[in-house]
Amino acid sequence: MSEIYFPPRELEVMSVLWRLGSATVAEVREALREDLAYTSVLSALQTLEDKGYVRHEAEGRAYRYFPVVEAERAGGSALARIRDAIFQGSAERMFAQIVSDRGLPREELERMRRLLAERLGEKP
Amino acid sequence: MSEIYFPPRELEVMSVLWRLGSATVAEVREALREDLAYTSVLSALQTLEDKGYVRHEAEGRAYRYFPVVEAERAGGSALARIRDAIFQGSAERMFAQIVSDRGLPREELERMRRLLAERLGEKP
DNA sequence: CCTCGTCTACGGGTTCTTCAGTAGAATAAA
DNA sequence: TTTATTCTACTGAAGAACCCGTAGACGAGG
Repeated sequence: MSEIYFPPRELEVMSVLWRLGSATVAEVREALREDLAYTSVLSALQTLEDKGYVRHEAEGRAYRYFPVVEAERAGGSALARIRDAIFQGSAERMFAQIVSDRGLPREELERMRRLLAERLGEKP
Repeated sequence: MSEIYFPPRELEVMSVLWRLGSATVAEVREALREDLAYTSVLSALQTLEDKGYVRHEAEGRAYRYFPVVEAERAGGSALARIRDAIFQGSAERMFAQIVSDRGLPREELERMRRLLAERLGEKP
């Protein structure tokens, strides 16, 4: 139930962790577009750890950081917030906005259709 | 191209403006769940105006505030950010998360299907 | 010894959020 | 009319969160 929210920089750091599965400070730093000081990245990770969104284990002299919340859960929370605040609760409007993207490959659209068909075909 | 981003409280205020079309400070304050001091709401609106997201017109002694950015545009920006950061660029994964909501009415799912069919049926 | 990479400790600057205090103008009351 | 109340906006300011970094300690490896 607890709301999950990440300010911009922390979201970028989480994104790296979700993508890589886990990472050291140096690895996160490497993966970020902007190059920040080592300690800046470390600070973000420590803040995230305070909030309970990541944890770390010692690995040699360094720490390896792991995401504690799953991307799907964070995504669900973020999407619900957007749906309610921006699309006034309409998942349909939100969906319309997503598929309006011209760059969306046809294949992906078709997988969405399949997914939707399965979802609609569930037990009555 | 410019990135649109709203911190939590400002997003709530924008949400009210999108829902009502326009509103005075008192109306926004009324619409918010938490009850904040009048000046707190005013401050948020002034900040949003500084950023260029809302404008105001005089209406009697009060100001009436209007959103300058459309909900769809703000939504597109927010969704792209979530898609890239949380779902690693996959609109499909994001969509899967959306339709996993058990509370989604069947009718809405079917309208999504229709929408998708139209989108897929576009001439090549 | 010196360097490199790491963590800790700490601080400064900006943004976000909230509100008290103040003042002006319209309205109501005396 | 004069006074009081009410509604409005503006200002300043405080505290928290966010963002970024310097300085220092510490150990491993050259």
